[in-house]
Parts: sequence; structure tokens; C-alpha cells
Amino acid sequence: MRRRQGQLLRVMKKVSIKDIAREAGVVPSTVSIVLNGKAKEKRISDELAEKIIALVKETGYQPNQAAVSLRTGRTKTLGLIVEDISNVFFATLAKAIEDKAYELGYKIVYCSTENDHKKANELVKMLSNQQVEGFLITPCKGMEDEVKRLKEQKKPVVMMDRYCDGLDTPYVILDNEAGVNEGMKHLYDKGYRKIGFITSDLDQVQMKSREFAYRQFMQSHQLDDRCIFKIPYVIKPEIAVKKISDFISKYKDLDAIFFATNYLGVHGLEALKAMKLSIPDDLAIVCFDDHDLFRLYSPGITVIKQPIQSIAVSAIQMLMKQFKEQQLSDDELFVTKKPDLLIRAST
Amino acid sequence: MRRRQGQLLRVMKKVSIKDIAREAGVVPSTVSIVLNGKAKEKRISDELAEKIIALVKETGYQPNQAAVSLRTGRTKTLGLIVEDISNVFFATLAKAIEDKAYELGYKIVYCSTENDHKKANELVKMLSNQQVEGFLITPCKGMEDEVKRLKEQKKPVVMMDRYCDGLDTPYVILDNEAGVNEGMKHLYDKGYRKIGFITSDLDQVQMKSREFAYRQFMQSHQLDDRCIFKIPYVIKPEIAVKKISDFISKYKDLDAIFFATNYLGVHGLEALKAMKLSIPDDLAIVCFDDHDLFRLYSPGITVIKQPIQSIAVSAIQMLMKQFKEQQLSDDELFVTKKPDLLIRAST
DNA sequence: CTGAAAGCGCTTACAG
DNA sequence: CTGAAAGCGCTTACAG
Repeated sequence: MRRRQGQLLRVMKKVSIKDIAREAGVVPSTVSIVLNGKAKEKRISDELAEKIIALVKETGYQPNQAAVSLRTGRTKTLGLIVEDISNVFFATLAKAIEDKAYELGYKIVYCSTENDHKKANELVKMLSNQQVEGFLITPCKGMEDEVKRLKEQKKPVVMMDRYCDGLDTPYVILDNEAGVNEGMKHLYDKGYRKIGFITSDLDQVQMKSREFAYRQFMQSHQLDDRCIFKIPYVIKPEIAVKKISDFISKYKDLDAIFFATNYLGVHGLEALKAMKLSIPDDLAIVCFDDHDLFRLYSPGITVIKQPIQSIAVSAIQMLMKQFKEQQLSDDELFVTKKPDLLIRAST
Repeated sequence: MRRRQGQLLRVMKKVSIKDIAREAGVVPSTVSIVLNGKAKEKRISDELAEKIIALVKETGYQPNQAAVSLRTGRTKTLGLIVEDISNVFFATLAKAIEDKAYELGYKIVYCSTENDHKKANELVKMLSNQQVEGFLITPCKGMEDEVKRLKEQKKPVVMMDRYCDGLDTPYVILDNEAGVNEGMKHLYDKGYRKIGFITSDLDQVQMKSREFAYRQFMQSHQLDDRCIFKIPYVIKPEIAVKKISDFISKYKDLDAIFFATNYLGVHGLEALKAMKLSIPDDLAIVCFDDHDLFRLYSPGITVIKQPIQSIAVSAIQMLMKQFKEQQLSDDELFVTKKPDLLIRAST
């Protein structure tokens, strides 16, 4: 069976490198060399190179990525594993990562762990079989072994927002303690002394250091640091709101609350609203992480913002360095970003 | 150079089908057949099949996807092209799509068009060269030709939330007219007659039909349908808020406003807040599409909700049918979902 | 400068 | 039931 030689290239189903080669009167390898920018190196005449490039443009030829991957082992694809892509924080992170990655010619496969390490590990396995060159992960508890395995396979990994304790894997996180300190100092300077702390029951490093920083601050200012309330991660919103109301009612003399993360802050605002308490007159509120809701609902709330763009940029950079097999230097290995204290003007 | 025969499979970098075959004392094709569930068909003994499967488990062998793709043309990857992944609506859609797709063994590559058709078309091109089996797109103006090209290449495409006018490509959208009608009827039944309509200046089908339905409703009730205000899509939030305030001030006798989409509703609430107008006493508000902000900020707002889950499910189903090369039947070709009218109890 | 060949890791049609 | 071979579309080392 003869090849469909008579047909015009432009109407053919798929143009392959062979077609270009035939048309240009050269052998496929020459086309490949030109396309991979090695024309000069291999001393291919400018004239020929231009002819080939023109032909590629004309036919709209795109190299078959599967073939390239098989041959080179490269896929130009990154795996983005977040807690939940529908959550504003991760969605914004995904957008920032996307912008950076596409700039560098990488595509992104995403998936959500929902803090379920069984699901998470399956996802990693699914993506790691030659499909994804590197991983950007916001890990959850129980992913340590899987991440370790990736490292053993020499798959570049960068963790974001948190990291796996005890693993020597690069990460980009916020300086959580500095963030909490700033927030606490802000409250302290305004004269608040009875400050409660509401966090989740998850055993996550970023949450732990926020709690730690809260305790530290309270202790070092001779204040009661036991006014901490932990809310289960898996809980119905109404119940969470109820629990927060109860907590506030119980500690009647609280004058401020520090929420350890945005969705807790949202529940908190809802609770305050139901209790008809106003911010900041009845209670001052600081929340770690921003949320759409805060902007409109309560401009007076003080927010510790994650510089998401900058986290994304660093994470991608660190991944790219690993690709180049350049060792990351020690101070690049674990990057901590400065948080932004966002004090909104009360209306 | 001899193969690394002496080594244990489990410490080797990558286990290939050849390794499994050698270990099992068969030829690679046999392993392939077993792995692809064709053991029975090819009358391979249960015993052998089990032995091979055990070996695969033991070694953690994962087929090289690039090789599979090259051979079969399948990638088990879908391309999700949305307007902006960081927007709640699309992020939620992405999550719903993800859930469905992973269930069926598909991964997802995402990217955001930002309503820029040049970017969008580049993205489509980037993904279409053998990497993505099918597309889920929320198209923007100017993508028509690119979508047409995908169809010519026999790439399955399903559009969501909107569609390209004039293209015979399957889509899943909301029944926008029914949604607007319900919202308008709701306002009408409550006695509101001077109803304004705020929409964007984008030439998008979903926005057009919402506007059309508004006009229809007003006309058929002998009401003034000219109280329409269009806001540029690319605009600073503050300016949008200012413009809405001006609009409301200008039409002093308005008693209700219908916002054509969620971010406009958000701007609207901000404007109302700045003007110290209350909902629904000074103005009744209906907004097409839900938003996090509404829940807390203004429980009294009436919302026309998109059933995102159900859109995702249908879209994936329609894509899968195309994969199977089963013609979609006429009434499956363009699926319209019923919107939910969400009337929140005013607190 | 250019061409022929090998091979990435699979799957599938074909021959026994 | 099983094996040998071809080939998916590339890239790269090697030979001229």
C-alpha cells in the first residue's frame, strides 16, 4: 500500500515529520534537527532550514508529543496536586502556576486530594508513570511515602503552602509565624488582650506553626494562651458556625479572635453575624489567608495575605532548576515568603 | 552491552513490559494481552494470567503512557479550557469535571483563555497535537475557527456554559431564558415593576439570551424594557462599582435590578452598600449565577443558580459518547439544564 | 553538510 | 494457546 503521496499536505489528517521531509526533499532527521534549533550546530544551510521552517508553518505541522516523549522522556507537563481546586485559594494558586508554566511551555494536569491521602497517593501514581515531568504539591498528611518515592524516581517535586515534615524536599511556604506575629501585634497595639485562636484539627505544618506562633506571642506578653478552639476539617458549615458561636458565648470576655485560615474566618463571620456582634467594636478579627467574602462583607477585618503570585513563581523556578539538574543551593531549597498584613479601612 | 539482568526488578529505575515478560518467562505481547484484559479472548491460561498480574503488582509496573499513546493514539487526557480558573464558577466547574473525569480514568489539562481568543486559540493548538483526546471548552468570541478545526480533526469537543454561534458542536448550557423568566416572575409577583438590567458588554450567547429574556418579559408585561446598562468586561472593579452607582442614581424610581452574572452582582452589592441602600427594602436584587459573597453578605438576594455538577456530568458524558464514535442523537447534541432559582430567606 | 539506522515501550495483526 | 515482527513518530549517535 503506497502512501497518500498525491494528496495535498494541508488536507491530510496528520502531517508527520516524514511528510515534511519528503516535501522538502530531505530525510526526517534533517527536519528534526532544524525543528530542534540545531541547524547551526549541525551546519545545515540557512536556505534549507528556512525552507523547512516555511513548510512547517504552511502545513501546520505539530510534532507528535507522544513520540517525542517516548524518545526523549520529556512531556512538558507538570502535575499540580492541590487540596481542592474549587477553593479560592487553590484556584488562584492554580491560575498563577498556569501563567508561569505556559510561559515556559509547560502544560498542567491538576487534581484535588481533598485531604484524603489514599486518593492523593493514587493520583500521584497515576501521573508519575512517564506523564508528568515534575510535581507541584500542596501535600496532606499521609503523602510522605509517596513523595519520597517520587524523589527516589528522581522526579522533581516542589511543595507549596505546607510541606511534609521530615522530608528533605524543597518547598515554598509562607512565613506563618511572622504572619501570626504581625497579626497579633496589630491586635495588641490596638489594646486587645483577650485574644482567642480558632484553627482546624488537621495535623498540618502550616496550621501547627500558626498555632505555635499564637501561643508564643501570648506567653511572651504574659497573656492567657489557652483560648484555642479546634474545629474538625470535615464538618457541616452550619455546625462549624454553631460551634464558633458557642465558643464565643462561652468566653464572654474575649475582645479579639485570630482565625488560622480563611474558611474558618468565613464561618466566624457568619457566627458573629448571627450573634449580632459587630467588627471591630464587639470583637476584633484577624484572619490568616484572604477570602473574597471578606472584602465586601467586612472591610474592617484584618487579613494576613499569602503572596500567591510570588509563591507560584518561586515554586516553578525551583522545579525548573531541578529539571536542569542544577542542585538547588541550600538557601533556595526551602523558600519562605513574607506574608502581607492587609489592614482594611473600616467603613 | 548486556541488559541489567542480574538486578532485582524492584530496585530498577523503570520496569518495562519486557522485564515483566522475562520474569514470567513469556514474550512481551503476552503480558500486553493480559494487561489489556484480553487474556480470555486470546485463550491465555488463567494460571499464566494470574502469574503475570501478580508480577505486575509486585514490581509496581506502570505502562509507559507515551508508548501507549504513540501506539494507540489514546492519551486518557482531556483538555479543559475555561475563561479563568481562579474564578469561583470555573473553579467549581473544574472540580466537578475533575471528579467525573478521574472516575473514568481521564486526567485533565486545564488552561484559562481570559476571554482572549488569540491566547485561547494558541492553547487549543498546543493541546491538540496528540496530547488531548477531547476538549471541554467555555468558548469566547473568536474561537469559532479553532473549534471548527478541532471538529475537522475529529477531535471530540463539548462546549459548556455558552457555545459558538453557528457551529454545529455539542454543548451543555443553562436554559438562560427560563432562568431569567423565573427571576423576573419572582420580582413581578412581589410587586416590582421598574426593573433594571445590568449586563456586560461581551458578545456572548449566554449574556445575549439573558438580555433577550429580560426584554421579552418586560415587553410582555407592558413594562419599560430600556433600563439596561452594559458594563465593559475589562474594567477596574472600582470603576464598575462607580458606574453602577451612577446608573442607580440616575434611575431613581427603580425598585429592582436584575444582574446578568455573578461578578456584576458583586459590584452591584458593593455599589448598594456604598449608597447605603438596603436589599430588598430600597431595591430588590436578582442575580444570575451564584457567588460565595452572596451567601454571607446578603442572604436576601435571589439567585439563579447554575447546576454545575449536572453540567459537568452531561459534558463528560457527551464527550465519552463521541469517543465511542456513537453519533449523539439529536436531543443529546445540545443539552440545556434547568437553572435553580434560589430564594434566600432574608434575615 | 546529509543519510541510514537504531530504538524509546508499547500493541496488534499475523503466523504457527 | 504462544511467538516473532511490524510499526506508531520521533531523535540521536554514527557513518559518510
